[in-house]
Amino acid sequence: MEVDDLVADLSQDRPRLGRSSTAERVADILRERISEGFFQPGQRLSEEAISEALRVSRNTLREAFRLLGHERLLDHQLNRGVFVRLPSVEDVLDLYRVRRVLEGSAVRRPPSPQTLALVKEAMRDAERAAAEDDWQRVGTANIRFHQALVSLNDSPRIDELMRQLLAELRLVFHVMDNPRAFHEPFVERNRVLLGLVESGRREEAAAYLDDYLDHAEKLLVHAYEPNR
Amino acid sequence: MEVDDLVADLSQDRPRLGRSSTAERVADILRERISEGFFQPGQRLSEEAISEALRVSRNTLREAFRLLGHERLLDHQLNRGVFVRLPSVEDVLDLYRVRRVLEGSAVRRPPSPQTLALVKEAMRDAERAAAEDDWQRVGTANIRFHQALVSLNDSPRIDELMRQLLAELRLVFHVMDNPRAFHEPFVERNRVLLGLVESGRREEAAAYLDDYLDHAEKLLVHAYEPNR
DNA sequence: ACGTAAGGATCGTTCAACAATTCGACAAGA
DNA sequence: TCTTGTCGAATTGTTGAACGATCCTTACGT
Repeated sequence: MEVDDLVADLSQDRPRLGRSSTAERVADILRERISEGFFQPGQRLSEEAISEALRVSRNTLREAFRLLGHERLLDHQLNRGVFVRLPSVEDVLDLYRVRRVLEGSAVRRPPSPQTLALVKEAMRDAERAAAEDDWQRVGTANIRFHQALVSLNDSPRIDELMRQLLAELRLVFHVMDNPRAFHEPFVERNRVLLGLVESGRREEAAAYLDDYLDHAEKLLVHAYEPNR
Repeated sequence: MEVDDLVADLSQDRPRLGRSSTAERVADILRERISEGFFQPGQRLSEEAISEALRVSRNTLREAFRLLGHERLLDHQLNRGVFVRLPSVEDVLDLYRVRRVLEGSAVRRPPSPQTLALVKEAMRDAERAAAEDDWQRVGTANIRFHQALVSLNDSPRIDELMRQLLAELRLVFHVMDNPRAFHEPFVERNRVLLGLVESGRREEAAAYLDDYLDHAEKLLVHAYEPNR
């Protein structure tokens, strides 16, 4: 390898150089807390209390709030504060509309073996977790499954979109009383879907997926009552 | 109508109450300036200069920067400042990947007459502008055409995504020397595409669209040299 | 050509202050 | 009892100043 090629290769690591500002790290922390349900949907996040707890200034915290607001995890109401987003039923419907588009287009493409391996790994993890009755893990593995599935589109922007979308879906799960009943039936479906994709029967996979998502949406909407 | 019904109806106007903070209005101004090319891709936006010009504090301006950064219009580099985003060739490729997914799924659905009317109106506007040699207007009408086309998906989130995506594409146009040569051939194609959609030949429309986008992407990537 | 040092410019973050707004409580009136 | 007006506490919105950290340029020496 020539020197020029070596440095060209090195430039791939460029993004890893980007450190992060305090505001971004604060956003990371809050995102994680929201995602794990520590902050519940609808809850108000006090600027004073949180800035004090994290030992950052209100200004810095507000920058972090803006970031998460743009990701639809927080709801910023003028002069009233920021609240953990509480998705409406219409939000759920829209989320599934987008999923149908993204996942549908994903299974219609010729899959790359590497990303397909990720899909399969997520599926197996979900199965193992289900066998161990660990429904929390089943849920996250299931999310990984669909995230990997969408990454078959081979588009960074779509990956990012799906990430946000699933984070938003997590909010929905947190207001449901019984997430295990929701995740259980899909462990098996994931295997079937992956089988269809692997064997190249793309239209069948797409049809199966549509049915899959219809079913999930119906279950979710039925069980979902964001009114307290 | 009962009183209860009246107030229930009134609650539809709830969103109109939402005023906007200074940071959001600042973001609106900057977004517009970037979109119209007043701020050129790659240009650095000084916190001090802009906060002074708009008479807002640096803190408020930074909140606005965070918003636009999340929309990929600004590039925030730690300790170096914010720059108007200068999309790379890979960005262009990815933008078109997403467009293929969004627009492709749009034309495969049964179109609603109202949104279809919007598509047609944008197409006609582009044609009129082309007849008058107003290529600036052709560009914006063409964007409206595709925005309306995507809205056939009937999903607010997809609409929003497309909006951002097209704003990002505008950045690309601004670094090209000759946008008119780029927009010209697509005026006619828009009419053909709309014809296919209207007559319900969805798969043909999808195929035509794929070819359309392939062509546009090739033209763009060929003419696009983000190196100064 | 390379390493180092110094300086200025700009960003990152904090802090304190004040204006604007919301919200609940409570009293006045029908 | 129900409605409406008003007050005050609490919180957010925004500002301006301050200081350390980082980057960039220039100059100097090897």
